[in-house]
Amino acid sequence: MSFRLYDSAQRKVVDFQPLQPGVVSIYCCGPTVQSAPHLGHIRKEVNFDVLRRWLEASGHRVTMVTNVTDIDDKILIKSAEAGRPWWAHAYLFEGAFHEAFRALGVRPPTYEPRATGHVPEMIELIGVLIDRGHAYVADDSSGDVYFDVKSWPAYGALSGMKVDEMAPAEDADPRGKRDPRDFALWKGHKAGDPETAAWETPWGRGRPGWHLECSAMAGKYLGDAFDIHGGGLDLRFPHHENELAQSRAAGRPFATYWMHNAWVTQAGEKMSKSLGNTADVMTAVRAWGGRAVRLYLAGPHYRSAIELSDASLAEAAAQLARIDSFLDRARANAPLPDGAASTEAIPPAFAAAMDDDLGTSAAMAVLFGTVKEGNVALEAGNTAAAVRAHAAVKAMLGVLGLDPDAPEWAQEAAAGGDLTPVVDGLVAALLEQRQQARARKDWPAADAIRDQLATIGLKVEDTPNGPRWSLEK
RNA sequence: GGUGGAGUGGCCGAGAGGCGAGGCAACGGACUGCAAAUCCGUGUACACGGGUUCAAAUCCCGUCUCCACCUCCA
Repeated sequence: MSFRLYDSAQRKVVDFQPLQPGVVSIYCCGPTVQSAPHLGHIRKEVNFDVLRRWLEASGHRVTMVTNVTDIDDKILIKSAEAGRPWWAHAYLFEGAFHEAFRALGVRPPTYEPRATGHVPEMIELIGVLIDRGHAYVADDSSGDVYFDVKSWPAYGALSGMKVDEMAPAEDADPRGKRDPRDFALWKGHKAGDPETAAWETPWGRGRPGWHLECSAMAGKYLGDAFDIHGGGLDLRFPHHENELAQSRAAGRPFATYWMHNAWVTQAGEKMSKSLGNTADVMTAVRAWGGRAVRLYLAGPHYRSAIELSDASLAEAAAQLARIDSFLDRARANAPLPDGAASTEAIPPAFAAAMDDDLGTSAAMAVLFGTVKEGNVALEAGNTAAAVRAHAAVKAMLGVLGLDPDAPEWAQEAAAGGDLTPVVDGLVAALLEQRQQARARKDWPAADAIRDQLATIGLKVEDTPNGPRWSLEK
């Protein structure tokens, strides 16, 4: 069994063959740090984090590169509006993205290059393109450098777009372009732009074009050829098409496979800044918990649009509660020997689902099936079977990035965990009173104590081993 | 205009020619002092109209509706 993935360029599911057996290199377009992340942004991070985890679980060594675009038009505009330097603005929101990654258990990439730190690599790449006749300095003395789309017949290979059939640009401002479809590799410094937002080049002062950054950084960290290039579906054209064209035109094979995740929608429409229907990541995390939000994002297939609503987040929280409820009882009654939850414990059906283009939805079905088996085993007192299910569930949760005991969730656990012994001590006395009331069949008194604890968010359940309490989510 | 994607039971969400993925909700039952949790059970879903086939949610033709990209966008 080996990994198969949907390659956006070929538009079909194909066998995955890394350039180097057992080693996978992934470049995934990261955020433009102009404002706070919304759930749409973070879905991409979660989807590709699951890809990375699955490749690792199935025996690959993965190098993951995600860039930070810390200089561009939007950042310049937004920072000016906010009255702070562009670089301070970028740094602020880079921090906001990192906070969101952490809150959703997204592991930091192997390398996370910032665009502003790679200007020499960009200048080098532009130089090659000019030498090869695929790029030119604008005729209008703007200092812009453009990629010459007409010089590259393969342009459109990724997206299926044909240059001649594209809708004519609305703005119809050709600037110094030879063809309206030509795109900027480098943007000359304009009057009014901050002086700090300009770098010296052989073509004059200026700043990088967005598309070029990614090609330059992918090349630096992964080499001329690498395995998978990822990003949101909206990046397919023009961003990825442009990356591909300029990289190939420079003589670099670039990515073998292209993977694109679909949207988070609200009322059927793509979540985006321009529609104003964005949902803040940290607000959702505070309301539902990071693991529930991650489950919501990671459960459905990455190529399906997912609809956001309170109901869908509540459902994810309910699913997680079902899993955690099993885990709680398994911990107490079917504890795991060291190392039991390793990748060996992953059920074959789960692996088959994940190998089939990251079939997380089918994989979740296996997960829930195992939870049920575990519950049955627990109820029957079949400890061996319960331990097996426990280990399998933990291993599967690990692949999905949802294992509550994993280091990335330590902080979330600590939010309640630190106080657990204290609360336990306080509740113990009340629970003892309730047990006494129950012993003398004073049901009203027993229920009063349970209701009282419920009002402060503590749920009390009676089990064969006595009462236990938990925090109501 | 060009290029893609989608319409599945109360809801979410897989599947892609033949055994009802899974979850949430609901209802009945078991367990419980009552609950909770858990388990057992309950649903004849695939936008519409044709067609192909022994068999269609899945393939073909047509229709309708929605979404996205072609400009910054995860």
